[in-house]
Amino acid sequence: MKEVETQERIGPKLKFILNSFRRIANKSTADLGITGTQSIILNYLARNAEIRPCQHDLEVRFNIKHPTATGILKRMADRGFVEFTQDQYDKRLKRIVITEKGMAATEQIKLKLDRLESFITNDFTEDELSTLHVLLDKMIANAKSQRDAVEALLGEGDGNRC
Amino acid sequence: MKEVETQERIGPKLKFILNSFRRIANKSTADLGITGTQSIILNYLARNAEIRPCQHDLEVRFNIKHPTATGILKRMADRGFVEFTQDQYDKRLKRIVITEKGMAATEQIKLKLDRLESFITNDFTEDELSTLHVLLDKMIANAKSQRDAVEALLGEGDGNRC
DNA sequence: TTATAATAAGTAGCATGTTACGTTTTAACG
DNA sequence: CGTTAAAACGTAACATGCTACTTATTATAA
Repeated sequence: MKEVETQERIGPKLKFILNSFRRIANKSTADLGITGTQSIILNYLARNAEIRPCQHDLEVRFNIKHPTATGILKRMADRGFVEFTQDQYDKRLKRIVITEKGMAATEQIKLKLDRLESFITNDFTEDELSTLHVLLDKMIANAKSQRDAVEALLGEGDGNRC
Repeated sequence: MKEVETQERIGPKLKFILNSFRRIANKSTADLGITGTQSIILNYLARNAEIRPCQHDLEVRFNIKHPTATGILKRMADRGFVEFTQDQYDKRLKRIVITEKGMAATEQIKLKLDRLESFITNDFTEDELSTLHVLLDKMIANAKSQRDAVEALLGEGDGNRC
């Protein structure tokens, strides 16, 4: 009899929040000629240059499939933020190198990402914030452990395993 | 010196979780010929038919912009789950009506959404689950209140207001 | 009442996510 | 060693999200 059903679920709630986050992230970084997602990836690349990240590293880190990574990196390269080099020993690997322009943007990007961080949680106490991180980490762990165990859920089982 | 920086932020964590959720939702509902997003919307429409929802209701409910809603509803209509009628008194409104086929799918969809609900949180205690909902609701409230107050964040302020 | 505002929705063009399929290279095994 | 399997990446086609611009209708105000 109530009309609060859909919004009570976790999935739609996460989507609701992320829609706002995506919009404000894109607006926040637009003056650098970069998107929110690209900013997050560039920030990762800048802070992990010493491991010489390849595309596959990003796929694992950000839980995206490889065509998604290909597309994002291609657009970042088109805009001059990164370049690609083939690995010397494993020719399958596409090493990703930040350009001068990319490096120049990283300081601003880090500031903007910090500010975005508090956008959705500005009225959270320290306790709430750390609790949130704990719960998000638990969900991330579940997502990781079940990345390849999807079929079990799709079956007709009662769902009380895993 | 550590390489854990990016993953420590809330935004990327939410994205990580939602990527898994999106994949499993789409796989779970694929046998009904419908996507995860469309399932969520159809479930809302089925449970709120008495208010005769129009497109704008969905935009507010799910925090999406109107071209997004137009596209999703168009694809749902193409697949025969919904139909559109023009409102008698306000010709701008596109009322959304579930078809027979759409109604027939809603019971299965509700079961699948329930099962998805516990996919990411299957090892959560009751306390953790209710805490999670409280924190998500706080973030949703922030997202709502700042939907139109984006500019303040984009400025050069120190960020300790709002 | 007429001019102006706001509201609801459509289209174009793009970013980011997916699956499915193909190619190349490396790893593993008989 | 040669065959087969796995890994890394590319493209195509699609779904879902966006901004910017446009149209049609309703509401507001002079």
